[in-house]
Amino acid sequence: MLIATWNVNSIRTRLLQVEEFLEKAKIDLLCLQETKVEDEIFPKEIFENKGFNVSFHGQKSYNGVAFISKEPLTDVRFGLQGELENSISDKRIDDQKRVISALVNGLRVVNVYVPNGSNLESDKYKYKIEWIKELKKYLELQTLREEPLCLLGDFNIALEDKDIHTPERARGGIMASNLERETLKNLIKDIKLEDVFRIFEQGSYNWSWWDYRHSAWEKDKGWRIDHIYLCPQLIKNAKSCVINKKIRGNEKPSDHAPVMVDLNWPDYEEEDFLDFESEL
DNA sequence: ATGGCCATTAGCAATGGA
Repeated sequence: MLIATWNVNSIRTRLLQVEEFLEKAKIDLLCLQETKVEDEIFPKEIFENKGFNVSFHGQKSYNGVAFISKEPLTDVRFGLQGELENSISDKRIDDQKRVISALVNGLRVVNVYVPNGSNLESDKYKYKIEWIKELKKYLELQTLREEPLCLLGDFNIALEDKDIHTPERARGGIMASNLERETLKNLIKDIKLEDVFRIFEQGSYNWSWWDYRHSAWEKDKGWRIDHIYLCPQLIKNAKSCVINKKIRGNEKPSDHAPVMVDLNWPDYEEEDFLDFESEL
């Protein structure tokens, strides 16, 4: 099963690129961020007419997340409120449409668009930190259901210096400050998740986002801020995880490239099968 | 170069993104 996450920076502007990506990369489940469109006018027919199932949680101009899936999407949950059932500390935190979750092939996929935070002095930065803490509470409730968990999306945080083209300039600033790094790392540790990209690739110069400005793409000056996290059970079944850098070179590209993980799923008994074979 | 790009908006200037 091939799962991809992609911040498209407007689904309507990127519509043809999304269609082409789905087809050429043979994606089973595409998780989108920054769709920037209200639910009433989400272009769902384009995908449904090709046999895909579509779920979305959007708003005008900003934010917005969506699933496009070959397999049915069930038990779809919208926003942090969808899991917290009124336990959310401040309901305004959910005004921005940044979370959608669904069961696909028995897999729980939580698709998030973490706030950017603007700068360290901004109220938006406080919101970013609080939002990640609420996401952790949400995931703590989610894990009670004992579904195999995949958390993915645009996290707007580079976890390590090697995830930034020029760390000595960026360190301490937005997307690279200690507080936001530690807040996200704390979530990952406590929910027992793992950054699957780093299972396969340890090196720097693996970016998922390149600024539109300063010819960042041409100079290959990017950041790795789009992540796929898996629970231990799914980590065992990961076959590969790659960033589809080519997509960033499209005409009129999004500033993000898709990240893709290939899972032995739902055929996850392969390990047992290999054990059986070795006994022969 | 902490300005230089891109997307959106009852829209031609302002705001947000990262």
